[in-house]
Amino acid sequence: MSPSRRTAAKEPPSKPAPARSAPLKSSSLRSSSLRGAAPIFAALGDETRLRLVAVLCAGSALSIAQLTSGTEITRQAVTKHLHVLAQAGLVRHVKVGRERRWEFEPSQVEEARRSLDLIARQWDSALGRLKLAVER
Amino acid sequence: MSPSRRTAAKEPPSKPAPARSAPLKSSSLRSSSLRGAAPIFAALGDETRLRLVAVLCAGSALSIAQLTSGTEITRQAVTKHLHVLAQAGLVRHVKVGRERRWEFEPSQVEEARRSLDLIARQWDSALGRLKLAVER
DNA sequence: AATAAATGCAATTCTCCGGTTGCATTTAGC
DNA sequence: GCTAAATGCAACCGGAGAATTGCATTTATT
Repeated sequence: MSPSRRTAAKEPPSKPAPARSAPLKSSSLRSSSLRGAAPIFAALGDETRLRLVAVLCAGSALSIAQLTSGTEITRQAVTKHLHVLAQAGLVRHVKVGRERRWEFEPSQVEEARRSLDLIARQWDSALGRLKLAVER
Repeated sequence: MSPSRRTAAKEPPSKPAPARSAPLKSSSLRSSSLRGAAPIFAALGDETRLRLVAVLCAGSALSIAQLTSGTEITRQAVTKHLHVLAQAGLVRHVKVGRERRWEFEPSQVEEARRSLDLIARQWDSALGRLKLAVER
């Protein structure tokens, strides 16, 4: 039960796909990269988390207490945000004594960067084709 | 009433800022760019919306009906996602007769790209300083 | 003018998320 | 060993967000 909230029915109960021009299949973007980039963007899409990333990518690995001091939110809130970032692969933690130092992990940011580059290139290429078609 | 949910109290009711080392102020990132990038990332942080952007950045301006055909979700869901993207400045719409064509708007993607570049550069510079400090 | 297509608008539902509070647990320092 | 710091864990709460359903509205088309 509970149809997973993202697997839903189409518009009217019966409508055999208008298929007007439907340029939505195989656009060379959803196939290559961009798959799996949404979680990274979602993790970066919060003000507090973006600040945490900004602080951590400055180099030093910091404890939760250090990261909490300077913000207005609770230590547990910071902890949760760090876990979200870790889930997305943007940060990592190392135990050092009784504290846990969190450090930046650059690989997923690179992944997100590639995705945006792909979108930008796709757009530029579309512009180029348009310009070419107009000139003829 | 309702303390705005982001203006909250610190950890214990009274704790005059431990100020252990606190390297969180003025990290040269939160000041320059990266301010206001979170909403863009949040808009891109949804699978469906990212697909919409991927489709639209291929060039052609498409109607809601066109964008809906090919997905599993309802037309109204697509409409809402488009509005979210428009709110973030990632897409735009033009009325053309009785339909409304949605087209990609590249400026905010560039903004997001600059933010990620900033993070990556900050990280590289931190690595460089570390390497230098180790070599001495 | 009538019809059907394309969309807009409003209400509703349900889950997830950001945040807090309270207490338990590990661990450094004396 | 005892104390206090740093963290972990679990429950809870309010609101935002993703999606649906139903109906109204605009606008080509015939």
